Amino acid sequence: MAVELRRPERTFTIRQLCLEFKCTPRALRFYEDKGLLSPARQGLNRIYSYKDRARLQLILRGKRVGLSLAEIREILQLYGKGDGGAAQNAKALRKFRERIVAFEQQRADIDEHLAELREACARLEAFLEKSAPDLLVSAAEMNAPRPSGRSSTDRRLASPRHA
Amino acid sequence: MAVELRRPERTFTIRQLCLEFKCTPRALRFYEDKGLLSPARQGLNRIYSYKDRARLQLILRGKRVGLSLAEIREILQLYGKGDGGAAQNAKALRKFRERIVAFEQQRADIDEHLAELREACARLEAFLEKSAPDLLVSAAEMNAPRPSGRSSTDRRLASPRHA
DNA sequence: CGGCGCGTTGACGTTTACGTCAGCCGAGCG
DNA sequence: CGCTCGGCTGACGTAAACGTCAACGCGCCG
Repeated sequence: MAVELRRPERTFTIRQLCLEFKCTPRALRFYEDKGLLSPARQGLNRIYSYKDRARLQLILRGKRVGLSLAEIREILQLYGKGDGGAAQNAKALRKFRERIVAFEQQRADIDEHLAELREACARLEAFLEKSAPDLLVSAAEMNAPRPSGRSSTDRRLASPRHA
Repeated sequence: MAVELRRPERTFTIRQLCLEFKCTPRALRFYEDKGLLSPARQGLNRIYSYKDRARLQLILRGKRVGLSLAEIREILQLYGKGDGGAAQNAKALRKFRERIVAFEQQRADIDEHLAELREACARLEAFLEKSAPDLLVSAAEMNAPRPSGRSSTDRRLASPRHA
């Protein structure tokens, strides 16, 4: 019976993953419904493998950066297609590049917004320092170490809406 | 009647703004319903001022980086509170800082994703180059001429939403 | 044996950000 | 005068991403 239950063979219950990734069982089942996950079953219970866990990570990161579940599913499917389908891979490549462009755009938008916010903060700080310095509690404690801020603020691309 | 219809006195119809910003009248009215815009009226018709236009710009940029309309409204209200309310301004400052942190987090997420995508692209490119170079059409045109910047991708970034 | 505790499957509710449609107004025009 | 055009106001519809029940299965524990 010496089943190697070492590292990558580990499996997870739904709750374990939920705890680890701060989400709900409902969400995981939902992702499954939508075809983003397909864990093994043992009877009725879901058994998540290491690969499933990795997929979940991808899903959550995708969500954080604003991908829809449908889009994430596409990506996952494309990843899964490691098979010889060269045309498939070409399509994947195209999609990936699209996403890169979109992400770069997003980053630029965020940088713009950040600049604006910082400026607004500066104004507010200056104002408060004069009018009510007591309210200006934690002025300087927001210094995140900025190793190297690369902001290649690309020009404006449209962000169209589709039907 | 040399009415200075020069620059900042200009006004806009709903359609003009919609054309300029690639959105629909419905959206603008919706934003108004939600308290993000409040253009003047001339009879029934909405008359958007330059300031309204600026607000709209903010709204749309906010959306692009994943803010909800409610969040955008908050920000707009805080901006509007240029009045003396020092406590209000302190609150605004806190909120702004929160957002800065959130945006930085999002940027980091995006950067991570970008790195992953680039790596995946590299692998795909390498693979295709061997297996089917003919399919690898537009490899090097990543920063080729931009005929008309139209990337069919609008995005909303998720915020740490919670119940 | 009764009852947790964990898990499962529906099914319906909710929020956000609009789309869509119907019906009505006033301006202008041939 | 009838018509269209742009705009306005509801009111209803929709898609995404779950939340929230309700009802049930299953192991096991005191």
